[in-house]
Amino acid sequence: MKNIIEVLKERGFIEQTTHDRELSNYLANGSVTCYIGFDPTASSLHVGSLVPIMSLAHMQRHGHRPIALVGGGTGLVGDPSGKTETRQLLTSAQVDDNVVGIKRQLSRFLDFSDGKSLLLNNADWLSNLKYIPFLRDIGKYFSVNRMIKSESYRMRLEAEDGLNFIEFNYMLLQAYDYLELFDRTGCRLQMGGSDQWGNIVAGIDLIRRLRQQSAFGITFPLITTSTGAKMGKTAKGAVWLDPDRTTPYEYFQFWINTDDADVARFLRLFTFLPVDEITATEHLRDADINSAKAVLAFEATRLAHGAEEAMKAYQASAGVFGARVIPEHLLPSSSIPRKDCRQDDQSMPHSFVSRSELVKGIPVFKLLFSSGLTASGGAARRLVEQGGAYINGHRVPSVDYMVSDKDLHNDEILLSSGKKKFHKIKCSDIALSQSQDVTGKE
RNA sequence: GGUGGGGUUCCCGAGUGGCCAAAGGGAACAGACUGUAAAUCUGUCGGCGAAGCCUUCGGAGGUUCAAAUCCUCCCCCCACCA
Repeated sequence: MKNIIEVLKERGFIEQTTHDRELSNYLANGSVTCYIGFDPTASSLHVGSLVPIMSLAHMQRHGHRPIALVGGGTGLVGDPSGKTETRQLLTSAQVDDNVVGIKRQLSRFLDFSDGKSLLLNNADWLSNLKYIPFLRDIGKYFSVNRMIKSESYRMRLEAEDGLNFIEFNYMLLQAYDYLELFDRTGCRLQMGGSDQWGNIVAGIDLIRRLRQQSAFGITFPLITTSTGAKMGKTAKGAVWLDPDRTTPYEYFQFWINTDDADVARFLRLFTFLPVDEITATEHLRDADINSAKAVLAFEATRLAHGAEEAMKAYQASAGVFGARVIPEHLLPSSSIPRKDCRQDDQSMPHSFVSRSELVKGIPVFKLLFSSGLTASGGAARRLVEQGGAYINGHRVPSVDYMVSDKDLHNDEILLSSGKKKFHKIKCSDIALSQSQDVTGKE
């Protein structure tokens, strides 16, 4: 089997490693244990965490044992690395809730059965730490002179907000985590975002000093889009892995809207498709590249939400944007449907309106607002005035337009804002209040 | 603890009594062009069934015909000093 380091390299996961040669040898000689820390700042991970998650999954696929370390202890402190502002401190109850959600999501990517990968919580050892012994045993190895010169702290030291002591301490805690995992599990490889370099190296040093053993580190590049924006943010904020926060349909849409220039890179990072198949898509131009985007979206959605949801999202998208035949030779390892491009709208955002209400007529701008397509009635008015509102594909002529049962097609009305955002109004004979009927939206 | 500087609409940031729902930029949304791409150009960008009215400038009071702007108290941040 190929050395995992080569795999990660060719897929674009590696920014920097400690002692390349030794690391490569270490990984070539049997199964190793490696870890990445995840911040429990929310009950869900988002696409920004996908690079670490995928790297752990690759590790596991290559016979190594990944540890996802949830920072139940450090989450109470807050990592200042690479941040310009102090993070809000969480309560331990919040952290505990978040840990549960995170584990559920990681389980989609990692096999936790039979100890094939581990999910640990550093609260297990950090919350019982005694301050004085910690200072004596660990603190003495840290040079403040060195710490304040490090990149990870410099930004904050220069920033207006400054750095408080609890944050300054963070590096020691993370180094201690690494030491603890080394002792408990024999873990000798820590990976993380490029902002983690300082923390990782601190842990490696600590292990060397206290255990006279070498340990390794790998950092990932910060993934930005070709336009330079941080990847994974949309107007609504982060793109979440939790289907209740970002529906599979929205998730699929997020991926299919990838910039041309990013498609191959993202396929390497965010799918398990073979690299040579991905390389073969790089010559695609113009509309042809959209097939590759569809595969990217399908595969990414499948990983995060399962094959069934991916299929529904794909079919719903095909329904409104038009079906596209994905050529057999394009990324053949993908399980995306090729010929049978059935269209189905099950996962499209939709809501119900009672027939009687519809017969009376509902002003468009109200419907646009209640469906969630616009943020307010005023925004809906502007949208209509600017010609951006459509009913069943036809531009809405005026703000006063009354939507009624005449607009029904097969008991449905397709509303859209612009050419990309859709919402289906379904007719129900049971009277439902407008406020409780909006589904598929936050 | 002392002194000084700050907290403005999603973000940055102007505004120091009426012309302020608040400049400028970014983000975002829509239109045109397209390929569900990028770039570009144009318009929009607090709420309200749109008339006028209501809410917003860290919080609470006050002065005034009128307050983001002046006064009082409080909260938070920063810098220097201790």
